Amino acid sequence: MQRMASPLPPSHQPAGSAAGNAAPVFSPLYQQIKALITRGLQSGEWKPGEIIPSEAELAVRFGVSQGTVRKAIDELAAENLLIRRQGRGTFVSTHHEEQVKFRFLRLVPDGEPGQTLRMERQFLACHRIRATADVARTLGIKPGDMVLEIRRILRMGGEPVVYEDIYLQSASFRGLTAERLERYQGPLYALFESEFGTRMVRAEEKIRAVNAGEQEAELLKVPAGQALLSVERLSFSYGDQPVELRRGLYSTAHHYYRNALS
Amino acid sequence: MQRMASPLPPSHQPAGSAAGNAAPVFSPLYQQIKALITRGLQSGEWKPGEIIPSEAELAVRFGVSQGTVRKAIDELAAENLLIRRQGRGTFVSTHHEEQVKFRFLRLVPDGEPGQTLRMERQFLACHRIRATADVARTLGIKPGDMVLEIRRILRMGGEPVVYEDIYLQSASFRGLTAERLERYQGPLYALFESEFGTRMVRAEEKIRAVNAGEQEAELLKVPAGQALLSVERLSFSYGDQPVELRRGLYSTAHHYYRNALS
DNA sequence: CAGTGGTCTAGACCACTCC
DNA sequence: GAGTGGTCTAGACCACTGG
Repeated sequence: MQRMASPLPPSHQPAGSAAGNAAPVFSPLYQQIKALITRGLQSGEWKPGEIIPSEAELAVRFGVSQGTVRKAIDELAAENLLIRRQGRGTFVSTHHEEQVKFRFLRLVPDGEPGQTLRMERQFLACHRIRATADVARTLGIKPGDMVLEIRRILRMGGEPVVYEDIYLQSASFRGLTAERLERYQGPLYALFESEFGTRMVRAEEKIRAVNAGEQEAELLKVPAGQALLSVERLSFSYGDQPVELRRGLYSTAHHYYRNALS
Repeated sequence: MQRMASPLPPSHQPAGSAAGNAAPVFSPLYQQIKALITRGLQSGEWKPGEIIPSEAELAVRFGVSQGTVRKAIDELAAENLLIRRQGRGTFVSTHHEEQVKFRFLRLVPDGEPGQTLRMERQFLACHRIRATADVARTLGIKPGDMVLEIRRILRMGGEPVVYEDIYLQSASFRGLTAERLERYQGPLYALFESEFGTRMVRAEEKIRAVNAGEQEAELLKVPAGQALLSVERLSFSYGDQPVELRRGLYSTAHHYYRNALS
């Protein structure tokens, strides 16, 4: 493999000897390896939770040194796409892990330390509708295309805390029904990843404070006008493709949204 | 330098030959280097904005290979303590940089793209008071110890957007006066770092939605009861020492709090 | 025990910055 | 051109996991 822009012939090329003619732009070898591994993840060659080939094996396959593969994997691990486990191997990240849950669930109960927060879910709706203009734009589809809308309430310790509207590209989630949602225990993202091959990798949120309307107040058992956290989340899968839009209202009477700036 | 727990004799020790007797716990060499560099930052040997010695020089000084120094610096750069600049050197991070501002300023105007947001500040108070119990506990000082309290309003485009109460350990900020605050242009954190040797490295925030009280509503020019974002931020300096507590109210009528989950 | 990732070294050359 | 960080290689040994 040689230093180059985008295509990736499998020929080996020692670091020193540059190709005779000047090529336009070069990207480092380990970046190319990174892209190749990402492609393997995206294509489903290695599924969430599965092990990927060892560093040595990948080094042989790609015709580079183990150190170069290592640097590629290091970055993918830093981006939470892979997880290294010493003595065992490198695995594809999955939402089926206790540890990962708090990456996307930021609401914390007020009572300081590690409370075991048992959470109940109640699904209010799960149906297919035509995307409104703004939902379509955000998800990168055409206005009028079908989207799957899920409405739900989350309760922590019996108290309603989150009211959420979730929009998914209908095409990617064929067969997702209210009954399927009810039956599944665990995070939605785990269900999406296991049953529909869509893994959420990162997300962007826009957070505001809003006054509760009549309906919302009733659902969350708060007085009308109560200040609520409005969280609009756009989630991306491999390759920065937007696949889910959430509009949530959080009751922060007994919980707060935890954030780390670093 | 050899693989060991905490103290760091400057003797060189090739990787293979372990010290004869089993020692209790070993930390990797690059972690020890990392700690040494951090100590240099903390002690002020290298100040924000300044350059630190080259990798080669540090390798000689610490008696390790350049690769080991590199790995230590890599991690410190990932933690935003250092910044690498190819061809120039490695520098201590500083708040005197356009690029860094958005790491701690999360409020974004609604009008989508890169608007130039000119921001005005108005200081309402800057005085020394005795710490209340909860402020003292959060800052890790004794109740009744003196703290510096700063109250201010931030306006973006003339519109009041943030009302903030800031608490600092009085001892670390001797000589900080209202007049000094008024005179200084730029982020507070830049002032703290230049004039008082305290650099904010990371922070934790607790975010809630609250209804505006009479006073707050008047200050932010919103109706009483208006939903506001309540942001409590605890900032840490080198060595995870808490040094600043902020309690802010954000008006999110025309701005939102941007967050990235990754 | 074999196999994995984790650490460390030594040395090469490249890309960039500044004088 | 000298000096910096950035990439890449090859090889060694360590620490951990599992059969």
